[in-house]
Amino acid sequence: MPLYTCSMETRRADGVREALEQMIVTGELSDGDRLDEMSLADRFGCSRTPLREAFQALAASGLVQLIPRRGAFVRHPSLGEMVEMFEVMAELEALCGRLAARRVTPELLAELWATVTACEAAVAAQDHDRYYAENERFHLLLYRAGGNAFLEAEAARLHRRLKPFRRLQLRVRGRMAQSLAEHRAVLAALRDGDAEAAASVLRDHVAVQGGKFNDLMASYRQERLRPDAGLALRA
Amino acid sequence: MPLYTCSMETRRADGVREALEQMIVTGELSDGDRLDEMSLADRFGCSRTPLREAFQALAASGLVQLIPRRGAFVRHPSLGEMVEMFEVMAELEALCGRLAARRVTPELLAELWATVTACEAAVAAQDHDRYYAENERFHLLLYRAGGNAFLEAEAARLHRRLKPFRRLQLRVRGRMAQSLAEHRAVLAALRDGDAEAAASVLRDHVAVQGGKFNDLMASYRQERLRPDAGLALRA
DNA sequence: GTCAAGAATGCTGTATACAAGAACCCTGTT
DNA sequence: AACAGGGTTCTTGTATACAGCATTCTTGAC
Repeated sequence: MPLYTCSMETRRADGVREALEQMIVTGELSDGDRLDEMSLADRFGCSRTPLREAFQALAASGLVQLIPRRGAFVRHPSLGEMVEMFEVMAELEALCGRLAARRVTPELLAELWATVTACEAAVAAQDHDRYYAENERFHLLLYRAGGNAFLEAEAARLHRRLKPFRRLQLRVRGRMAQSLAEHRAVLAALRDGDAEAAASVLRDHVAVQGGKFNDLMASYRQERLRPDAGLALRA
Repeated sequence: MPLYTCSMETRRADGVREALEQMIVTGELSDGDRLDEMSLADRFGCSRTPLREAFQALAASGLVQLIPRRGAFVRHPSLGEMVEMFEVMAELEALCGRLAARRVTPELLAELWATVTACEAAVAAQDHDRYYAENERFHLLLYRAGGNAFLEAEAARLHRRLKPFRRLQLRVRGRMAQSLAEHRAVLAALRDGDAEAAASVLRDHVAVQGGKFNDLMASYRQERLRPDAGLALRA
């Protein structure tokens, strides 16, 4: 039990931050929208102080841009920026895989296999939501398997930021099955201690290349056009 | 000319953040130190509001830990965390190199060569400070050469965070010359468009392995023991 | 003498008040 | 009619006031 009993949700600012993050990620707030402190304070039933705190946190994650004396503006990544982020994500995951091939514990490897089993069931049932959840679990476990806590945190941070754009990719026909096969290939490489194979498979698994670019583009457009698209994301 | 005339240093909170960052990075503030809002407000001649803003920004960069209802605490990376950060930095730089081998512009390549020339002069004069400055320039240019703005920002962010620990490494005898040779090897690979060579050299250039681990350990200890060590860092 | 419970103090989180800069509008001029 | 200049209004940045939780000190009991 940690020393500091993390009293959750006693800070209003954290709740505001999370709410705004959802509103941005789901597209309820569009790119370039100005976040008005007073009207949002009214909406959330609090003063400007928690809002300003939330703005700063969001600015740190890159979701809003803070311009001095001008205000906070929603900052959606462009298609090009998203491709850039996936390029970095691919490399971070590849590094996780390379390290995990040497460092993964039997317990984590078992947990990773469990997600693959769960994914199989989801594919059989064509249950996108369940596949999505287990897919995320696989990746977060993989970050941990690298045995580098800093890398784990950075990878999880970027993963979280790319979340809304990964989801719709999975809806593409056959993508789930292919994704699952790649997960299996990663775990086989980890089992064999083949660092380079794990890295290579993961890089290609995450990278936006070939047909996946078009998938991403479609996902991007849909996210932008459907303000309510994110409601299912909370699962 | 950008639309928003970035009026610099009009926000007191930014100045406070920078000052605190210096105090933490230079070791004036030790690990675990609690940052008292009121006494620091007195010291900086402002109210608690800008300080709290600065605390949040520092927490976002990982320099302080914010515990709800408890306060802000200085958070120095442990030796192990530093090794972890260098592990990630090595991979990010390797990625920059791999991408730059295909994307670098002639102009940037020329600028990169210029830093090598400047480094040569610094090595000949045994001028650590100048070598340090040009070395940093080389790496920042390399991040840009990758042609991925997101990667550039992330790499620069991590580079900045590792700054205080990189400096003393260079004081090790012979390290400057070896570092310079590695820079040359990187640029040769970029010139030849050899992505894998560039990535490989950069990974080894940055990674903490073999004797460099001991250098880092020494650097770590010295940073911690000498509160005034960072005065020369501002150059 | 030690430990526990309660009160008192101090600090954080939030609300509000105030000052200064930015945006907007209106008017006057060319 | 278009543009420049000034003034007004609105918003941000900062200071201060207030409420609630955490720590600590004190006091009493075992």
